Order: sequence, then C-alpha cells, then structure tokens
Amino acid sequence: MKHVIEQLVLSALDKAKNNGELEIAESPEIVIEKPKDPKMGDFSTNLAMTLAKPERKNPRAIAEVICKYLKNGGGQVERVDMAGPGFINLKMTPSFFISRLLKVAESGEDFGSSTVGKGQKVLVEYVSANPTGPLHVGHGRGAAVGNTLCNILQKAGFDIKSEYYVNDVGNQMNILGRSTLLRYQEIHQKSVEFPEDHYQGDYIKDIAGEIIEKHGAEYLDKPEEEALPFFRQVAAHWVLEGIKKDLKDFRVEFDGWFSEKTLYDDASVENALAWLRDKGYVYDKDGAVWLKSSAFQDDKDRVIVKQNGDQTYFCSDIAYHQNKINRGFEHLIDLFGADHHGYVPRMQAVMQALGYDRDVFKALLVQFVSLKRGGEKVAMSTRSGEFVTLKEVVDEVGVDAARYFFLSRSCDSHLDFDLELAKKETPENPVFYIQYAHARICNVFLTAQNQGVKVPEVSDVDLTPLVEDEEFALIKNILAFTEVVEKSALAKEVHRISHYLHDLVAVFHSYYNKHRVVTENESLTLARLFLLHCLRITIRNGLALMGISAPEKM
RNA sequence: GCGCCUGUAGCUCAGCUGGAUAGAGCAACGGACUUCUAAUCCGUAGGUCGCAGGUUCGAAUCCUGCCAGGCGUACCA
Repeated sequence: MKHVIEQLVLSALDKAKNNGELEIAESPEIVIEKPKDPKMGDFSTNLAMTLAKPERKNPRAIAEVICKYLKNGGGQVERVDMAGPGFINLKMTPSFFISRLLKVAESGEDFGSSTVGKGQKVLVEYVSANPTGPLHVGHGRGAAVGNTLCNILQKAGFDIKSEYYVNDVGNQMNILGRSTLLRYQEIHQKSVEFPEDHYQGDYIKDIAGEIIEKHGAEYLDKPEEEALPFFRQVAAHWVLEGIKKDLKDFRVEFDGWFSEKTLYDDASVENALAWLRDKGYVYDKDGAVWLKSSAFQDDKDRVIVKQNGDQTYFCSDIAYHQNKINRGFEHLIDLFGADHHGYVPRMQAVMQALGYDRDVFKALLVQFVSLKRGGEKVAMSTRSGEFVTLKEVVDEVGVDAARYFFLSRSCDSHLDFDLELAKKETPENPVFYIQYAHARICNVFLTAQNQGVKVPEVSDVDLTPLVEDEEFALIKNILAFTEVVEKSALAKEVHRISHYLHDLVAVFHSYYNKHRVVTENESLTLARLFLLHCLRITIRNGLALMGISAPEKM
C-alpha cells in the first residue's frame, strides 16, 4: 500500500522538477509513514525535511511545492497538507481503501504475500541440536523462531528450504553410546562407575531398558569395542526419533535432515580441506591442523583437526556450508543459541576462505530462555540432567501458548517464560486475545447464517455503507499486513507479526463493542460481514505464519 | 582484558532503522453484559527512555566514555 503512496510522491517530485520549482539532483529515498494521530491523515512523509539540505531551502517551502503537485493525485487523494516543521500529510479517499480491501478477499490464503524476496534461494538451518538427549525449552525457542522465519520469508517471496544438521559423528556420540552401555550393565546388576561427563538423564536408562527387552543380556559379556557401536547406533537413533517427534508435535517440520556423517563418507570434508590447503588457508602447527581464519577478521586461527587426529565440529561445518552453496543457495541463515555467538566471525571467515562474500552467511542469534513458575526461577542444567524439556513445556501449556511466548519477543532479548502464566486461561495471558477475536468473528458469521444472511461475493459487494472511523481504521490495519510481513522478512524479525496481530485485533475488539455487525439494515450487515471476512483472512494468515491455530470457538 | 546481546511505567515487553505529545499487555483504581461470546470494551493513574557527554532543524534510536546484568573468549558442542 505504501508503495502506491511512494509512486504518488515520486510523480509529484517529477512535476516539480520539470517545472523548475525543485532541483532534485538525485532521487531521494521516499519514506512513507503512518502519522501517530489519525486526524493528521492516513500517510505522511518527511521528504521535505530531508530535501532541505540539498535544495538549500526551508523545509516548509519545499513541502508547499510538493503538496501543490500531490493534490491531483489521480483522484485517490482526498486531502494533502503540511504540518509542523515540514511533514506532508495525506488523506486518501474511501475508494482508495475499499478497492484494496476487495483484493484481500480475492487473495484469500495468499493475502500478505509479496515478491520482495525476488525468489532468492535461502537455506535456513535451525535447531540442529546434538542428538544426545531430548530438546529443552531453549531449543524450543529456536525451533519456533526458525520455523516462523521460514514461513515469513516464504510469504515474502524468498525461495526457502529448511534443514536440521544432525551431528551424528564425533566424541559426543561415543559418550552417548557408552552412557547407554553403562546403564545397560547397571540394570544387570553389574557394578559400574558412571562418569560425570556422561549423559545423566533418565532417558538413557529408558534406551538401555529397550535394548534389554529386545536383546536381553546378549551384550553383557561382549568386549566394549564390540558392544559400543551397537549401543551408539541404537541410542542415537532413539534420541533422534524422539527429537523428530517432539518437533513435529510442536508443528515444526524440516525440508531436510542433513547427516554430518555423510560429509565424511563422501569425502566432502577431505576435499574441502585439501582445497583450502591448496589456497594456503590451512596449515599445520603443534601437531594440529589450523584454518587461517584470522586472515578474515576472526580473532584468531581455529583448529580443525586436533592433535589426536579427530576433526573438530567446526571442520565439518566448513564442508557443510560449502555443500549448501554447491546446492545453489544464495543465502545461508543459521540460527544459533546466544552461547554460540563466537561462531559467527569464524563462519564468515569460512565463507571468505571458500571464495564467497562473507555476508552470504547470516547468523540469527537467539538469546536464552529463563523458565519461571509463578515468578520463581526454574533451575536448568544439562549436565546433571535437570532440564525442562520442550515436550514437558508443550504438554503443560500447549503448542499455541508456547509458540506465542517464543514468538512475541525480539530474538536478541532474553526471554522470561512463565509456565504458570502461559497456562492460565485468564486475561493475564495475552495468548488468547488474538484467537478470541477469530472465534468471535466466526460466531458473528454463525449468527448471520442463522438469520439467513450470506457472506457477499467480491464481485457484487457494496461497501459504501462502511463509513465509521473504526471501520476505516480496521481496513487500514488489514491492508498493512503485507508490509509487516515484508519488513519482518527483510529484518528477519519474527516478533513483528505477533505485535501486528495484537494491534489489529485490538481495533476489532473495540469496533465489536461499539457497533453491531448483524443488524436489520441488510446492506450495512453485508458490508460489515465482508469487512470481517477480510479481517478473518488476515488473522488466519498471520496466525498461520506463527504456527498458531485459529479456533472457531472458544 | 577483549567481543556479542541487553538496560524504556511496579512487572513483561514494543517503539517500523533519526521525526510530531515515548506506546501495549499485566498488576492498581473507576465504569460497561435482557442486544452477534465480558478470554471483551471504555476511562483514570503510572516515565530523569541506566548515567554523562557529543553529532543536528530534531536522539529512546547514531558516536564516545562510564555503570549494571547475561553470554562468550577451548585441540567442547
């Protein structure tokens, strides 16, 4: 919608330039805003103020010229005036909004989509938690944000694929296997010492128990070298399947699950290293192999092969990200927990070493979640196995509430997640506010239906009965949806959607309390129903982006 | 020490990349259900935007320096 206004302003500038009233040496950036006070108009621009310097004129004088040429705005501009230090305020005609509202109904599920992404191929990698134990709340935040970011980017016209990178090789896997083996022996009354750095969680005992069910004491007397691969494989599979299920239950699905192991099997890691070594970005020191990441703005060089010959995770990350680019992705977005932020410069260094622009890689850092229960902090520690899992949270508060809490805060601020609050079905809990609006609208349609009124078709609806300020406030808010999605996509800021929906729905609730929709006046009823129809589409589409349900009844 | 994030109403947070009188929700207080769901609405009250400088027509927003909290600073992930 603002693009249209932009065009109007641009053409006004052109005319002013052609008539010699303004110089306009270079075309300025047009910023269209919504004035704080609706009395000021529907749109405003500070253009005259930004032009003051290059034009060497008083901003008010410039504004006056622009206003003059804006007045013939193709019959869409009702009023244009200058205010304050040089703001230009525009008020549009009702038909300007009405004609656009019709398109909302036409677009339906598609409303909100745009082409700002220009079909650029983007790979979003998120969660990617080590498959050594169940996901906890922190992963949940990453999952909700990553999933929603994909939805938003897609809606904004990016070509998105999502991926979970499975670290299925390395020392962590060995420890997982060994933890399971030890528990297995323990259950068979064998006295074992369970090391502190092994996985303490009860799920390890569950896995061992399942192995016993199928294989009994078969592995009890086998040497560790023989038993370990089996336990490692079974445990890894068990954990990964659990993760997949938890995510699915959380409405998070991936386009792909990428196994780290395959990068070793097909020699990708080896080849990447050889290539980098050939370029002189890899060298040997102290018996280890290093990447010269300091050549690309990283603090220091990083080890990729340890003294003992094991590769670091960072090593296969190089091959993995090269692999992503080889698959044709133009932008790589990784979601990291805040504790991984040290990884960002070294990944950007990798991009450069591989010969790409460092900005091809973008990390989205998601800050920590601190879990509370009625204001009291819930302690969490992975090592001791005392963590609150995603599943537990979802079981307790439900998917909708959990996702809403994760998605309504900016990623780079710490999140206080209060389980008691998320669970409450009272006005203290903001989750239901949006859903309630949707249910209310559905109920209005039910009432209308019971009285034999049908929702009008786009082709024959008469919207002239819509005259109330609140109605136009609603229409304007609905029409802003596409821009919100666009901006949210470009800024990669997921939380804008929930704030937008909250504001949108507030306007509705207020309207609902003031005006009746289903009345004796048929043409008015039809027009209002149509407006609500468009509103319902917007709420549904917005909630769909966030992966939150839109209930018809509450 | 260095790096990243954060500091806005009693609490939880927005503030659209420098604009007009800093906004919501919750909590507090006062009102609105014989009328499409009161999980709602209307109103009142609540602020030295961490502190101090700087940049300009204009700063919560940009720059510098402090202060406070979180997270990093591994041949762990």
